[in-house]
Amino acid sequence: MPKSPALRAPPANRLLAALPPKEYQRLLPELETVPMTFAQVIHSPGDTIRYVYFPNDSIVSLLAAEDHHASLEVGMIGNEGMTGISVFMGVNTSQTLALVQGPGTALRMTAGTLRKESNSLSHFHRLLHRYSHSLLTQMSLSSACNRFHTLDGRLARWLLMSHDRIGTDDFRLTQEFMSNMLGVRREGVNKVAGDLQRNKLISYSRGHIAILDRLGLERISCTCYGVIRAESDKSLSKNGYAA
Amino acid sequence: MPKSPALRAPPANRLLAALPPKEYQRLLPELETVPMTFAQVIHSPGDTIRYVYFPNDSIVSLLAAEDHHASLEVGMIGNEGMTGISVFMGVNTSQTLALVQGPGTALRMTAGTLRKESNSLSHFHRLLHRYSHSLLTQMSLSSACNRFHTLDGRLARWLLMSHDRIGTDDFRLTQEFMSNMLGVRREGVNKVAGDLQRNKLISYSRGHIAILDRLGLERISCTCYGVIRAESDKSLSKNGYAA
DNA sequence: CGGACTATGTGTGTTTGCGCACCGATTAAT
DNA sequence: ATTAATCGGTGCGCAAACACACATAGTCCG
Repeated sequence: MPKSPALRAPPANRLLAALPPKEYQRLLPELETVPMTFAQVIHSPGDTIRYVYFPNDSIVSLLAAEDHHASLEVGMIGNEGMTGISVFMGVNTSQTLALVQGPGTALRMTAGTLRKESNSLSHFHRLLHRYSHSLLTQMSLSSACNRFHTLDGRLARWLLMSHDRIGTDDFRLTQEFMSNMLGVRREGVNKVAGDLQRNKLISYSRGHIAILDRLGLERISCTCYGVIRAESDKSLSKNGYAA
Repeated sequence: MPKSPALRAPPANRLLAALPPKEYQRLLPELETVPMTFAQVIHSPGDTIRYVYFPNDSIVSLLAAEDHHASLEVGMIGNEGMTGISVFMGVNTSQTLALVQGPGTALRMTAGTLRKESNSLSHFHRLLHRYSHSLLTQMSLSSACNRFHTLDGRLARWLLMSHDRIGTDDFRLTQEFMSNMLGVRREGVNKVAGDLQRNKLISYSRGHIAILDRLGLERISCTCYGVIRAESDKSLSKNGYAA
């Protein structure tokens, strides 16, 4: 664990400072210093991102916001990083809420300028960018999901995501394994899996599980499932994220 | 919410299938079909990643593994994606455990081949790649942290991360705000913040907080803090991740 | 066929954090 | 200066998930 003290009065964004002088000079005309005020919203879920910010002494928190006042920080961005990495990934929207947690200043650049950086890349490269974005989205959403949602909804979501990917209605799976995935005890999985089986949504026995009623699972699954899947599907289509 | 049924017997990785024929042909010679067996470890935290996998009908789970048998899935990868996105980000290691959750087949490529894709990129582009990796790492670690660690450790971690970025020992911050970040109730924050104050690690009053004993905070903070910070610091140095 | 192993089902008490309700104290606004 | 809003502190009952302990039933293998 690093015991070094926090930097005193960090003068500038370290990400930009890590660039060779030539590249920094190239970007400089595109950068504008702006104040960051406490609780300022940088972008909301679904918004088109107009600017990306490179904090100096300010801090931006990425939040996964739930419906009812419940929120969870999924990322903290200070002078070591930037907001709007999605834009770099070729996607002008984000599922997270970015707001200023610590006031100060930042350098900002228009989203369009940043996107130009990715011109002349191969299709493969751009595809992987979009996939990275969908993975980031999956991580941030499921992070909040694990925090706020009850086990039955989470198990349903997990089964649906597996079902989407495995391509068959029955597959090998123990309660023990699921408990490791969901970060809970086997006994907890036993209880809710039993409920699902009693309601004829799934059936299982000794390490073998079958999806009986997909729509029923979708009904009790949290809404995270739909969002994650939509984001994933979009990342595969070249124009899914057309700006 | 998409009500579409799962694809039946998905023939091949959809990420690769989304490529224009020309690019797919270019990559084809580098791809090798391999079987994926249940519980097979694709890579462990800290390992050098040798291959990246594009699952066909198999599924790979990304796990944040805690010390004592506790683990949590932070990402699920099927035919819509690939393992080892870190390699694409210019980093040959990962903090996550990737293991086969659903058996089947996958196409694989050596890490070296994938890294060649990022040759001839600007420093800026490569720097943003590394930062993306560090953000992914931050998200996956804090996801598990929020699941397994107690509130006092998490609050200490969060204060340290803020302290690192804000550059001063005291800053504006209410318990209400912290509760939103940590995804708990204000009353919960009140309790542990009170403990920290009684132990002279911090002091606060009406929306103003001061870090009194940074080392003390590091002591009670979870180990996540050190890992996240190390990863973040490495992403800034060009050679931090030298292959 | 019989024993070992694995997967599942269940119970009891405990902890953590939630929901709500309320109070006092300080700051900010008119 | 009085009022209103904000911030912090606290108590109580409840629900979810924990840790541990144990019971039962398929499955595998000699």
